[in-house]
Amino acid sequence: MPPATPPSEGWNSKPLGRVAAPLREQVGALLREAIADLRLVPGQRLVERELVDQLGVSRTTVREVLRELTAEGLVSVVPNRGAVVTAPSLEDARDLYDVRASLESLIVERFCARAARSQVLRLGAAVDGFAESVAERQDIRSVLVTKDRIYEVLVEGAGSAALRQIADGIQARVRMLRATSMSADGRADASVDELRAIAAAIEAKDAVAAASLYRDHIQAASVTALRNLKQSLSPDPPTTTTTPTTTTTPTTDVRRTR
Amino acid sequence: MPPATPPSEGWNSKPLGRVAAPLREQVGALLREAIADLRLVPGQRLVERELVDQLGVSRTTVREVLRELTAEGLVSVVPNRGAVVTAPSLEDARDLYDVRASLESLIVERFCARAARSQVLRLGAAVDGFAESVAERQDIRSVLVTKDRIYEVLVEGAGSAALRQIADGIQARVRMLRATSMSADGRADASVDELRAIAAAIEAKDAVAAASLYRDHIQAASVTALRNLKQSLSPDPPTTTTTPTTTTTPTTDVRRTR
DNA sequence: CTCGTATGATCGTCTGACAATCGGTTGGTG
DNA sequence: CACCAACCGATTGTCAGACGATCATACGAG
Repeated sequence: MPPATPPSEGWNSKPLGRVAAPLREQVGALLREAIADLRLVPGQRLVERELVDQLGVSRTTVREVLRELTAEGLVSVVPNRGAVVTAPSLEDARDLYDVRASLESLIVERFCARAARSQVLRLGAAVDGFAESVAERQDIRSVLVTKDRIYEVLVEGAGSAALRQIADGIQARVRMLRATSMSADGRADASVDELRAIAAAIEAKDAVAAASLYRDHIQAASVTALRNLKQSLSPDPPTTTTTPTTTTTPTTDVRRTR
Repeated sequence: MPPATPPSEGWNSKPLGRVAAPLREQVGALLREAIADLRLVPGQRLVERELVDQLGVSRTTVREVLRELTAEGLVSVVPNRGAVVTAPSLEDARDLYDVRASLESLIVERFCARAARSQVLRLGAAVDGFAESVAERQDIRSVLVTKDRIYEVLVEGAGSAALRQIADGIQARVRMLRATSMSADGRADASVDELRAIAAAIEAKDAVAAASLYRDHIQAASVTALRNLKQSLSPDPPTTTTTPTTTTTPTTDVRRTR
């Protein structure tokens, strides 16, 4: 696996205005986001001191956030060595997808059982939005955003705080893998068809079918994601890590004005 | 729901020798355990200062542990008000059990597929041990310990770090509910039969049947647990909270000798 | 060339401090 | 006597600085 020490700067860019919310939540959100879309690559070390400098918060805060992320499985800590962005092994990735399949198909069931009419409509709209962004061949990131929207609507309609919290955790961990999966040839188009079928099943109030289809959907995503992941793990020479350029840090300061 | 402020002391008793491990892990383990077996009751406030005094560690450490527990869903924080032991609503509990059913039946499948012969044997032994402790009408706590042993063997045999981490999280959250479920009349005996059947299915390498049986098993546990929980939530007069006696703090000092 | 040690980078933990905020208490007022 | 407002205490959120422990690595001795 890649120790990946080089890209330790340049991932931080968003100004992020001073909100009146617990500072550590902002920091947490920032890091989660950065990990999700690979501005912080798996295996990269997260040195407390550097984070302190780059984020403009105290070590106390950084460390607390790091604990949260650790519990969420987004970062792993080597005792006395510090935190690194979790680099899921092939097996881990497989398990993650399996868990996600179980969990989210459960969410789909709940959605069928509890979602209001308006939410079903919103689901349809979300699927359309996804189909559109795929059809337009937009860049991967924005495609993923529309995909997230679908997930969002589903979780919303399932109407369960506990379920949401757990599913969000898994989702966060899978997100970094998704980027590779969705960019595979034809996968996005296939996704659209599958999601259309799922939406139809939900529309027809067929919870069992919907859940089953959803499971298959994730299974399919899993296959291509794992294929890509395997590919990007074995050959070391063709560097798969992104942004090795050591740009100067923008020094985004999250601290609110006092 | 019970604000439950009274029992803020007297839950800490274990001497817990000075191990050479990250302090916060010891503290974390201690608190998790205390929450699991209701020495810290749901709804109870966890005031930083008090924890500092009772555990003999600095606020830094306490706060970091609190963040971990929060991410694990064992405690909830009200901004500016502090942490309280999470008191799952009825819906939360139901969801938790559903998730657990999905997740652990997945673990059972994995166990069937990957467990070594020796692990299957260990599973049988664990089930026997559970049956025995139930037959002997031992107190609930030790019954739960043998039950945990079964879970432990299953997770072990499934051989997946990622799966384990996620399942452990759910398990921890359900643990506090389990105590009420297992103490219900006849539930323990029924459990034994169900687990025997599951073990048999696993022995026969019938992954599908085993997973399905396990799902049913948890479903059954869920039903009685929820029934009891509902009962203990609605009637406020018969105080269900444990140890309202404000005993003097034993002041267990976790700090290692320096 | 190998091995033990010096050195540096980081983490783990502690202490003390201070502002911000929430909840309840107190005291004034109609 | 009821009600509202200002006040005060308890607690959290965040920061700064310090120091020992530990691991990795570079370096010099043998």
